[in-house]
Amino acid sequence: MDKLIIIDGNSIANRAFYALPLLSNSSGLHTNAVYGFTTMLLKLIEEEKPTHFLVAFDAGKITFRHKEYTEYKGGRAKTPTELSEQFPLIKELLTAFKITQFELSGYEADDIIGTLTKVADEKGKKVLLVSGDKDMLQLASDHVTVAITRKGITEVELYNPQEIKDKYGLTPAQIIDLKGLMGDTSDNIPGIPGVGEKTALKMLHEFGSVEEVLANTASLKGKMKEKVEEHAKDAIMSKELATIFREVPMETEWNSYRYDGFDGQALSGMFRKLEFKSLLEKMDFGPGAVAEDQVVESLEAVAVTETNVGDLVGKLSDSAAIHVEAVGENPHQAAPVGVVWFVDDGAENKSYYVPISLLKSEAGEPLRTWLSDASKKKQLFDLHRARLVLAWQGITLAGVDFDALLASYLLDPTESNLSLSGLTYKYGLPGVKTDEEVFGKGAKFRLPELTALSDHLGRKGMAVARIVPVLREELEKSGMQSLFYELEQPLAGVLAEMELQGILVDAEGLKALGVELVKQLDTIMASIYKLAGVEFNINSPKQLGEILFEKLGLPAWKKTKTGYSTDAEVLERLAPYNEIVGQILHYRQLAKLQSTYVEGLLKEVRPETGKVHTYYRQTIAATGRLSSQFPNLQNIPIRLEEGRKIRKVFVPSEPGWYILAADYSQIELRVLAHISQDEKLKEAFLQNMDVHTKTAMDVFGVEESAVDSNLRRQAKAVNFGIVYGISGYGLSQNLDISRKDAEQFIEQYFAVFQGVRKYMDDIVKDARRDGFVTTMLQRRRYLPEITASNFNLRSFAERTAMNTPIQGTAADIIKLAMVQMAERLKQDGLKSRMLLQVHDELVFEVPEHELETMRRLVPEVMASALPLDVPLSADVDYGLTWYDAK
DNA sequence: AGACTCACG
DNA sequence: ACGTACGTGAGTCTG
Repeated sequence: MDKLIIIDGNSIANRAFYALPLLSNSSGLHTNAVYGFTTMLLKLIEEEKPTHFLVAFDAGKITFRHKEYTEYKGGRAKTPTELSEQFPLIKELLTAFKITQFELSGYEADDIIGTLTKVADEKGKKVLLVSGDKDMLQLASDHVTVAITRKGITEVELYNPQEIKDKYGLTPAQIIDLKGLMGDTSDNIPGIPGVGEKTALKMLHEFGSVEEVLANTASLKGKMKEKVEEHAKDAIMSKELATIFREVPMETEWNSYRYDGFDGQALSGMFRKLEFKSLLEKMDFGPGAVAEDQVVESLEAVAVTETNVGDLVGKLSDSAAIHVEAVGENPHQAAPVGVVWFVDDGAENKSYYVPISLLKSEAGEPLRTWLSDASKKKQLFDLHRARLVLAWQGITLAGVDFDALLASYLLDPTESNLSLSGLTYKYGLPGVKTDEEVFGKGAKFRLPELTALSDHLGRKGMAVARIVPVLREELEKSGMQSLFYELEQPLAGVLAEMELQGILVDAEGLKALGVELVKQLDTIMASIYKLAGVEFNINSPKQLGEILFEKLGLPAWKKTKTGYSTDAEVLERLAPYNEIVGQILHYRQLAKLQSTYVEGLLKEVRPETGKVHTYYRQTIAATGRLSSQFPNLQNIPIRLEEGRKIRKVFVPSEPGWYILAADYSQIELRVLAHISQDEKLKEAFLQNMDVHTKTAMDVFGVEESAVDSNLRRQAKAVNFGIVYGISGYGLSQNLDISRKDAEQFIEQYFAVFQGVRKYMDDIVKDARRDGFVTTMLQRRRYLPEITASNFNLRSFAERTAMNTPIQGTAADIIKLAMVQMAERLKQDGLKSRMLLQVHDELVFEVPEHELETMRRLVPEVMASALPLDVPLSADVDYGLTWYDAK
């Protein structure tokens, strides 16, 4: 039995576009509508098994309906470019699916569909019509079922004449009368003002059609009678507009719409281009499809044993791609699996997997020597991690000439899938299975048997060898060679050294702090329960919300997705109403200290050494900053005294040594002054003034003596806002003032700092033109959403365009300082060690006799890391703990 | 797994 | 009119 599926192309594309988040592939191409369309097609093909298929599109803007009514579809918002750019992709997709598509100038998709369903009715063929538009219900018949999308896209509601009768009490033909009476705002069809669905249905149940309603206005009453009579013409016209034209001159030969399956090769190619990874994985494209599309390279994966280790040793040369595998997120604790060497000797691809036990045994000695020989050039993926994993096994890794991870990060620091599997895929290279595919995840994680393991790891080694030349070239094209070779790659080594050194924690002191906190928490908890009159989980925002806003009846003014907001901003406003609120704030503060900074930190202390070894991640932050994990040592409390005490437990690892810390003063505003070349801002720094005071004087037009702490605070917030990519709303929130006042501040700021204004304008323009912004050292960040039609997305991209060059350049500078500092320590034979970086601060441990040297050297290196048109300056201090080095 | 909250620059 | 400040990581609760 034949079955024809007809899709209302524009309608479904629209539905998909608005139902799904704005997905895009790595080159910034938006794909959500295509994706939605694809899933719908796949579902229909699988569930309905059509023998015939057609997708109809609207063509051009003017149809015969406009001749009758020039305002037809007037006032409709322009299709966003994010959607319109997807139509060619959808058409390409349909070609790959081998589904007939049709559009005809002067007609809408509706009319094409109406014509073909008429043919189906005449021939008695079954049709499933899919649309998001209820107008289509007029086409329902014994042969034609109409599927209207519900929420989302793959869920539909089916209508045949009986169901339309049940739901509306109308025949399909009367759907047109319904629209004639009530109109349709989306198509700008007027109908009769004041008549909505309810009234229209009532009238139709009584009179049957628009014409009959108009002929019987006598039986209507009052205002309604007037309106109907007055707009009789509109109703007739609206009915005509809503009537689908069923005589489009088009192919009506049934079998020209035959559907006999997709072109697997074309479709898999399409999915790859669009990066529909989940679909690629789960779909069967038929024999040959993937093989044609994806490069496959043969590989002889050797699992090395004591017997054949000589083969590998014989092949070691001055350069090789290697891969170091270890299990576990934290490289300081990961369980090493082994090391792979990939050898491409022209004739064949061979990989050698050396299990860690073999590598550490006597037989592994020549391999270890090769790894630690700086003259042997290694290419690998994730130098930093590899170096740490091997270091904890007592094996040194030196002579790295290319880290594919670091390079891929620089090429696109927002890439979310920085894995060998994802990257080979992205660059169209021979594939690597994902670790999850091979190892499983969660409780099911386990290493496969030796052959599969050595093949998987061998392919990683091969992938490194293949991707390195591609990445080298890309780096060159983007002008990021020196950033890569002279800064980021050397920094990876510096970071590994810092982390391996670790920082000593006074665990006993920390425990004592914890005991004190628990005591206080107990007291506050009891007090909170008493004030609430009931015991509950204070840590649960849900329970807390119920207590505050329902039981105690405090005013709730801010909501989250799931209920009442109980964050600090809300609680601070509620504090005057009830004593309990202040107690809860205090509880939260201490509970945070206890769980994150006492218990959390203690869990990370290595019992053997008493130290914590954080893991700085170099490929996470989109701006080029570092991030810190296991534990995060970049967010140790400082703002409030109670929390700041945590810093007392970070101490030197050798007796008689000191902790020395140096932080840049206003580095971001200095960078802004340099990049923008704003005269006023430069002047502030050249004269070594307090920049917030200076801003207050200029923005508020007062003398220095008139700048009190409040004015300075406001000016400081303005400066922060400027760095973040200013918006009136954001500043108003921060300062708790009206948006109007905030906008006034910004206006005044820009009137004074005109160079800054010009920078902000220019950088947004540059980002629109280039699609990316850069830091002083040519670090890039792509901003595809800078051209979005969605206000929020676009605004976010604009603020990012303003902020990233500033935050990113500051990151460049401190990274330079770190590399230079590490070099100086070595060169000058100093014993002092660099331990931590906190974005604008470096922390060292220093023997007493080097204190004076370091107090001079560290700020000097930091200040001169990258010469700007304003001076950079770093403040330095030292003490027996991190707390005291303030 | 995601939401919420909060610590830092 | 739209509704957010920029960049992170960790602990806890909840469905």
